[in-house]
Amino acid sequence: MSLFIYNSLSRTKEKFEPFNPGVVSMYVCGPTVYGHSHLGHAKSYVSFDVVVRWLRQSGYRVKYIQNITDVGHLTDDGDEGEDKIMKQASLEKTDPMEIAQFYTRSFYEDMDKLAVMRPSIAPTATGHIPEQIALIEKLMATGHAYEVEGNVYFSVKSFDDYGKLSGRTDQEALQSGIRVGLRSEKRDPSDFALWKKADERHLMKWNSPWSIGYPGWHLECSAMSMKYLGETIDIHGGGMENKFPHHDCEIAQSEAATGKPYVRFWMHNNMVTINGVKMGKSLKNSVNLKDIFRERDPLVIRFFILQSHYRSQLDYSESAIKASTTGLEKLLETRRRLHQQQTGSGEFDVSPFSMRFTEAMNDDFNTPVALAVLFDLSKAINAALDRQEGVSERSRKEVEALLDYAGKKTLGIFDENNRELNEESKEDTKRIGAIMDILFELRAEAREQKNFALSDKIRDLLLVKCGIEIKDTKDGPVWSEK
RNA sequence: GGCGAAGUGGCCGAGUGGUUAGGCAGAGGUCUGCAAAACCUUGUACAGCGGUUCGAGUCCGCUCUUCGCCUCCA
Repeated sequence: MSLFIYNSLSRTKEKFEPFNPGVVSMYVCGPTVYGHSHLGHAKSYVSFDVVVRWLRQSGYRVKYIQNITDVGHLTDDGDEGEDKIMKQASLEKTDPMEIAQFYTRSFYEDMDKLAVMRPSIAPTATGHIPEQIALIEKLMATGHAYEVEGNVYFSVKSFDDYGKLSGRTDQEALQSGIRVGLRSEKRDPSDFALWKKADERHLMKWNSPWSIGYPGWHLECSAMSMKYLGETIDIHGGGMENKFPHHDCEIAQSEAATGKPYVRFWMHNNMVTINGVKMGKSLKNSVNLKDIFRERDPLVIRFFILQSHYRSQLDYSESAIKASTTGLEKLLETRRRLHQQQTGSGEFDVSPFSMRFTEAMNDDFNTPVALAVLFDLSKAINAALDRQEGVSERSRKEVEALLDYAGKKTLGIFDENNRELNEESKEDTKRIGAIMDILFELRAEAREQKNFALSDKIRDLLLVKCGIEIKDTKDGPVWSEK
């Protein structure tokens, strides 16, 4: 069974095979670190995390690069905009590098909670100024770039395929009537900056052959992608809103420089919306992850994200999150039950489920269908456990292996890394277990004497005061932490 | 205006020609002292209008509506 990936460039699903057998080179646009991450970041990086995980499960070695943009790109492509990181630095009365460091750490904190695996390499833009300058020099030498008073621009006319990703190929039509005459310095209004001269008050700046300045905002991805993955890479991922101009510019400058295809598969994930409207910082409707995590289990958020396809918009609402909480709990409950219940003699065939799961994942990472398979499995296994003959030890092991493979390793929704027990809490768990045994005994006595008021009181108080839930099953009482 | 995506049952959300997606919520039932969990039963949805076809959420056309990009943005 082969993997098919939707390629934004061809707008079709294509059979995926890496350029170099066995090894996948993958680059995903990382965050600009000038604020805490929001739900949109979560959707993006969870989606690509599953892509990486699935490629690895499929036997590929994946070299996964995800950059950190720590140069504040302008809020405007002209000269009028402000540097976002610098702006935040002055707001917080500190310097840009501290801002970048602070929010980089914040980003990883949140991603760790979401069970997003760290990239193989996380290069920063500021750490790759020489590479970016070298790329500009190459473009200058080949006549694709030109300098005007310390600024360097890419000449869009010099690259025939400009706009092929977004479908914006007719530059004349695009530019007619739009901000004409705003800048006379560029030869063509569509030309974009590769290097900008810094003014006095600009804090992040570097020496270059053209001026003391800073790189243009499309440049870092090309430079770092080529440095770590080579001139042609297998997969480049990013948000849909970056198709134009960011990715089209990346293609132009990279392919103009190397004469080779830059990316074989372009993958774009869709937006998170709130009441049908895009979530964005500038729109003041963004949902901060740290805020959500105070109320919700991060893995519920991960599950919620994976319940829709990465290329679909995801609409956020309290009720949707609640539904996901209950849904994920159902799967976890099945897993617990399977683990706790005594073994029987019944045989259970997992192969149809594992085949359907693989099929779903191979179909452009269709996680909603993959999850539906897990729900079907959950139902089937619960039904089997309800039966007199139960489930045999061998079958139990097989189901557990599939749940581990699908739910934990691939989708990451059972990933309890963020609550990994240390030695101290292991001791605690042991002690709680002993206490629970005593309470079970007392409760059993009460129930035998039909003193249900007492047995219910034990159950209710444990839930309310300790967050421990008791369930009376046919195999006796079980407890779990809520 | 240009480029692109989308409209599915109460809500979320899959599905590129023919068989039940799935989750949540709701209703009825089984089990249980009760509760919880679980299981069983239950919903004839596909924006509208035409067309293609033996057969269409699924293909084509038109209409309506929504959303994204065209400034930074996951």
